Amino acid sequence: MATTPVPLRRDAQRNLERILDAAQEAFAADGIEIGVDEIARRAGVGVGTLYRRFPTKDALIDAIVERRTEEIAALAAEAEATDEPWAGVELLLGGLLERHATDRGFKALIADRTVATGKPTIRARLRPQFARVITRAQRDGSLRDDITVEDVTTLIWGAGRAVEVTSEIVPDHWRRHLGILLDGLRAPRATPLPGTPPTIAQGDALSVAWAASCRSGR
Amino acid sequence: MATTPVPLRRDAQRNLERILDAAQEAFAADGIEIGVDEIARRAGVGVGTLYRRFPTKDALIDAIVERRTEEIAALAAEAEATDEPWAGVELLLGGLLERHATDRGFKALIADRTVATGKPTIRARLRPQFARVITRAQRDGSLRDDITVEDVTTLIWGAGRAVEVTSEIVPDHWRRHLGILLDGLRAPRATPLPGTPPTIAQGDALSVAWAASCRSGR
DNA sequence: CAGCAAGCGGAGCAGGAACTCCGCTTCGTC
DNA sequence: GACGAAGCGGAGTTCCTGCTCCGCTTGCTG
Repeated sequence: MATTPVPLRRDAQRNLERILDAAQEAFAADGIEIGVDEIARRAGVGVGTLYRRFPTKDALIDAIVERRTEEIAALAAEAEATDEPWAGVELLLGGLLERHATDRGFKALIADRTVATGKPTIRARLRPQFARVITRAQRDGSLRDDITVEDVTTLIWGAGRAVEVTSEIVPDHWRRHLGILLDGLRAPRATPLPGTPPTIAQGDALSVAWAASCRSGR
Repeated sequence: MATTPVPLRRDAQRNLERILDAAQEAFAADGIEIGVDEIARRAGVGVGTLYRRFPTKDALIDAIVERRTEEIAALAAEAEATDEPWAGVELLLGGLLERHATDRGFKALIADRTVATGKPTIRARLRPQFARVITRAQRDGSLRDDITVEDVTTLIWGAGRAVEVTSEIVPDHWRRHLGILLDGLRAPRATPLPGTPPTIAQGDALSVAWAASCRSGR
């Protein structure tokens, strides 16, 4: 059964939006470690109000993640639609790393919305799109074909973390980092990789573990 | 002038070693987030005793880092001495990532010993060695020559972070990650990189920033 | 416009982790 | 063996941050 069709009172609705806006800005500017009190202050609201809507800080983060997921989905859609399949790969990876470079909270935000659900729901939303970008470039022969989305995801996670730190000191360094990764991903150059890619189930588990490690990390 | 040539009492010396051993083990097994009380407990010592030797937790971490630096220096020396220069690159990067995969505290430990000194002292110790491994392979023509130690360091930082998380679920995944990185570093395959490598001064600053971000991360 | 449920806010609570303090113990010298 | 300095230990302090509680306020309905 659907829960509570009762709409929020107008002031409550306004405060809810203020909280979401303030949280999104605060996470981007100061990272996910920012305190709940500070978010409430910036929203012009008491912490009590915040906690009535979001029972935990994680729930608030989840809400922001959900909000921003569409932004990444749009990026992926754009990457699916490039003329050259390889350009799609560059666009997707570049777009993700650029966000890491300019948005301090992006790491934790992209991590996943696992807390509320216990399942990697964001991954479920985005993985098919990412997979299409990748397999398109593999069919085209531009992307090495011994890798899967899971391999690329791991690459991005790591690079994102490095980019997050370096971008404060050398803002454009991520472009070089990306360049090296892309060279490692190009097909004509591939040296056989050891082992096998993670399974999809392992990918789910990785996604959850990654999210956890990002969220505990202030 | 040299401070305090006064030697420690025998029991104090024994306790100091116990603390160092316990800390090293605890960091490796449980990560740097482990509490000071727990380290003291495992060392069979009171927290007071620990704090007499190490005025802050960071000082203790620094001491462990210093201890382990030689281990990495040895790895780098081995990498300088391989027959094939490229094998040295593989050995160095592989050795670093493998440690990330098996030692939960390695990230923070390798980060640097910046807190006590305020300067990237570990970097000062290891950078020349790393640079020799790299330039040797570049002269040889096996490693792309448009990169510097700073570029490689960033790559390792990011990969290390990813490896740390994935290795709990897919223990060998780091080998694939490394394989892709190595393909990105091979000379014959290089696509020109944008921008210029970080300067040495920027590299110092990056090292300090990276250390800080690793240490605040529990 | 009256009544009240829904909403508000922020002082305070809880718990976790780094660090301090000080009475007691032990080592090593004379 | 005795004495004092060095060392010990762990209960307690502090600080930080997520979260709760409850008396007051406000928007909505009849």
